[in-house]
Amino acid sequence: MPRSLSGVCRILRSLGDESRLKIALALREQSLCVCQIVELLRLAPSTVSEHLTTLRAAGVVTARKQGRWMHYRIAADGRELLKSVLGWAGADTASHGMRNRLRRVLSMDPSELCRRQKREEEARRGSSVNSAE
Amino acid sequence: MPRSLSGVCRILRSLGDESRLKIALALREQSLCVCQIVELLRLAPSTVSEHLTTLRAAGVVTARKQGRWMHYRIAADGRELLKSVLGWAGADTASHGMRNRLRRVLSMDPSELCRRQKREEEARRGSSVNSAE
DNA sequence: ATGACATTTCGGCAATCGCCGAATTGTAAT
DNA sequence: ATTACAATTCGGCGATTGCCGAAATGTCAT
Repeated sequence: MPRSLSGVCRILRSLGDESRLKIALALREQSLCVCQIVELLRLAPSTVSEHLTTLRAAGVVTARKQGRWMHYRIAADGRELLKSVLGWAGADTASHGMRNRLRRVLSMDPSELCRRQKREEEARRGSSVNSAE
Repeated sequence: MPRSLSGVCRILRSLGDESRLKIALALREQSLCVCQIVELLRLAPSTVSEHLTTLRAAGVVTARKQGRWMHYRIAADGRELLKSVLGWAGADTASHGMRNRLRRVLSMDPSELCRRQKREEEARRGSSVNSAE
């Protein structure tokens, strides 16, 4: 199955962003829901969702809806490509702090994670609205 | 030799542009000077030069100055990566018209090519300045 | 030294990107 | 039905990108 140049290009571009590359690397090992990736990257949920849309459009990851949660996993194509690229890249590119954080995220209950995120977001909002003590 | 995540990222981003991917593909087979790539992509020399700078910064290609000409070739790293990526991509991504054009460009004398480009550019300039018959 | 010439750098322009918070969607619990 | 809630879409912001033509750079020929 020949792949178009623009298709290959879109894949490479989708991985040519540090946040998205981190996401793809994390998804190599297991599937994750959005709130877990949010925790991993410390980015706004909307931003993470947009990155995931980009990766999905490129065919690097796939998504499966389960209840209210959306589970993202690496696509077969994406997995092979990442293996090639990262094999080529030498050592494990993910071992720069992401590793530990990923383990921490995985050890939490996703629901609890979402609750915590919501609390933090409200705290942020509160502190910016109410600047005086 | 471990490669940093941001380094891998820069490489992928450098290849995540259609013009630059075409350049890298063309350079797999032989080295080329700027004017040949200009002919291949039909882009302004300044634009091509910028793309080549990007690819060189990412470590995908290397450059060697020979007289007035600058010869670009694929770097060892770049060649391996491209082989992985394109092996993965299935069929030959370059066979969409580029192939024939590349052969045509290679069959010309580079000096003659530059002369022709200069003529064409002057014609363009002339026709836009002198809009009347 | 001077002129020709391949390439690069610069200034600028329109388009795209990555990010955010706010509003919306769709699903599950009450 | 209403509420709670994970995820997505939307509007907007500053930053970056890809492109060009003009000007600058460095090399060869005269």
